[in-house]
Amino acid sequence: MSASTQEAEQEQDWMGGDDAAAASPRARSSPSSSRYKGVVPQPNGRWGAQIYERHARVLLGTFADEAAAARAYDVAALRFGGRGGAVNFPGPADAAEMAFLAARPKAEVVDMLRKYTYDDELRQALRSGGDRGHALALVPRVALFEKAVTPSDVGRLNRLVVPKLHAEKHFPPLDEEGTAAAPPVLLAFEDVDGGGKVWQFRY
DNA sequence: CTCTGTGTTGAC
DNA sequence: TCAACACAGAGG
Repeated sequence: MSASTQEAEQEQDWMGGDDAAAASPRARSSPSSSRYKGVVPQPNGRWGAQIYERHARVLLGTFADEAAAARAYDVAALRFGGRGGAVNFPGPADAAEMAFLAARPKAEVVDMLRKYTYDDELRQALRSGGDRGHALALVPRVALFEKAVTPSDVGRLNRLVVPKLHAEKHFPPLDEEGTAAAPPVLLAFEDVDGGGKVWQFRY
């Protein structure tokens, strides 16, 4: 496996060169509301994404980045077709992505959003499906190191041991008490041997 | 213990 | 349909 990182606040410009896509802005400061549709502020300063389906609210997860939450809503809106297909980041609909979405259950799409694996899954599907995924803007990543999985890594505890050498080289240091890591980091481990499946870990 | 996700209410 | 707000209780 090989590891790469992005900041935990990573989900923002996760697909499609959306530079051109402009949001519909409202106010830039109020903590009590979001300028994006389907985005609601969380008590801790993060942002929740939600969409409604026939009177029922569906939580799409929480995000550190407001725009990431807005994008999550957009994905759900595309899959749910839910009336008023209004979206936060309008633009030419990607046919490949639409097919990807249509091919799976709403619940699965929601699950991917909540686990922050949507872009990884989409990228995988496009790469294997046809080799025209090149034009797609990939989330920038930095290769850090590789590690073969050990029995303890696949055991019941949901954690993977990172060799001390690599951990000290790439990860934020801990304070004296051994606690606290200032910025949370998401590690994306890509299975090099297998189909390129991506496993995410929090550090 | 943290913080999501739900309950709930009231606008649009 | 939607979001603002409060906070039970799910999950790490």
